[in-house]
Amino acid sequence: MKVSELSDLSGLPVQTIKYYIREGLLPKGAATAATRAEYDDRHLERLRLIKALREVGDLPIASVKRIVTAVDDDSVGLHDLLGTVQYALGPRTEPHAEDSGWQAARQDVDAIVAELRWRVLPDAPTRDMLAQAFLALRRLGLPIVLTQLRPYIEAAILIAEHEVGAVSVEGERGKTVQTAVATNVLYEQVLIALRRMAQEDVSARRFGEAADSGEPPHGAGGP
Amino acid sequence: MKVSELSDLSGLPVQTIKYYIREGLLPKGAATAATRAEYDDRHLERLRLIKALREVGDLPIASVKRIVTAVDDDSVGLHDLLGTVQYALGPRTEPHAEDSGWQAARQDVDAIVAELRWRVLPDAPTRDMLAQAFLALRRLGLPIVLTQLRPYIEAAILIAEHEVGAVSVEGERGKTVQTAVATNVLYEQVLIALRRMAQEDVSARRFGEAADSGEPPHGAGGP
DNA sequence: GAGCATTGGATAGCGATAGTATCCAGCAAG
DNA sequence: CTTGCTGGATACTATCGCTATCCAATGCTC
Repeated sequence: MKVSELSDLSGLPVQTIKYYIREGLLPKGAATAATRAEYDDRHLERLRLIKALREVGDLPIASVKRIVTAVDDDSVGLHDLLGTVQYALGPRTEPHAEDSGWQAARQDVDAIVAELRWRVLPDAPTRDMLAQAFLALRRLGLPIVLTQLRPYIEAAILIAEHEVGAVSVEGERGKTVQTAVATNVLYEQVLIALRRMAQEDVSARRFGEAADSGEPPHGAGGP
Repeated sequence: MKVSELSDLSGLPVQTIKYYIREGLLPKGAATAATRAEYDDRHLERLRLIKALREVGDLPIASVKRIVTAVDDDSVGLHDLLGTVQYALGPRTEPHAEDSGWQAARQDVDAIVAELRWRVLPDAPTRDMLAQAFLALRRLGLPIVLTQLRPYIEAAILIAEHEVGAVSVEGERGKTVQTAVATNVLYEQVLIALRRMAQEDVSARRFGEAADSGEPPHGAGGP
């Protein structure tokens, strides 16, 4: 297919597609002449993945590139791919290690991981991410108690087990891998949205007086 | 205290503090002369909150502003504050409603919320957020099954109940409110980090190095 | 096979975001 | 009285993620 068709089918401007090719997110089309190239379904699928990672996952271009590079690399196994994705998602703001409070927070994290006997690499970005949150909470005068943390840990385990269990290793690698990436990034958004909704619900029952005690208004739908 | 002290204590450059004041994130110091102003602990605390929301929550300045404005407004109750925070967090990428697939995704979301009898406002941004994820999943050929969703819903409820239960309504409003905001934004990061860690753990056990059969991962791991 | 639209490839520009840097003048304390 | 730190204003910068423009070579239509 032509680039204009690719554009129509993906919903992305031709210029953006060109940009993605320049950035190495999308392979070039098969050149049929100096000013002509042929694109196929793989391009379209890749474009859809990029779109999902950008629009839903809100990943920067550089992160998307790292992910698709790993997806395309047949020598990368499923578990390593997960690692790549998590590095790409990483903590958006890098911590600076000279901070004394940082060291403490990071040690708290390491202690928790050790106690849970989780197989998490020592330099996994998730450790930094968690430590950063701990540090911020401490600085705000909200110390982390393990009992406070328990429900989060249980929820995390519940979900992770479900997710990894849902990955089917059958079929061709490309499909499996794309599914794994999408699950990781998109269901994270699903989880976040559901948590916020549940929060609103529980909060409404507890503090909300404005909402009538009856059912949520049915007909009041709309934007 | 002087602005330079505030800078030292908060770890933010003086120029950045000035910038935050310009943007309305931080109130001006009490002017003692034309070129002198006095800052107090409230300024420091606010700065720490801003820092946490920016660095951990990764919120744009405009969102932080909306949040602190609500925090400062005594007429805003706890539940409404939550709403403000959720609007500020919102879906980063706005959906365009003309898409036909969007309508369907959004209806799926509304149906789920209705079935769960959750008290979520009809125009809550979380609905759009979830619909966006649904739409992206569908476009990638990964339809959403309710059984797939169950663990997420259960986890969300588990966490939300724990969180809202932890909010103490006693004490002065300022503290309560700051705690509520911090809980919302920072523990979201905690949850995300924990989920990713748990994923790595489960994945390591399943696909990790000690792989027995199937495809041995070619150690070309992280970046 | 003439003519017009479309492409690939390259380069330049743009708008938003989040700060930095500079300048100026008024104080403040030694 | 001098030194150096403010507050306030304005200007500049860097990064990101696209857009826009240009050009020459095609392809497609008639």
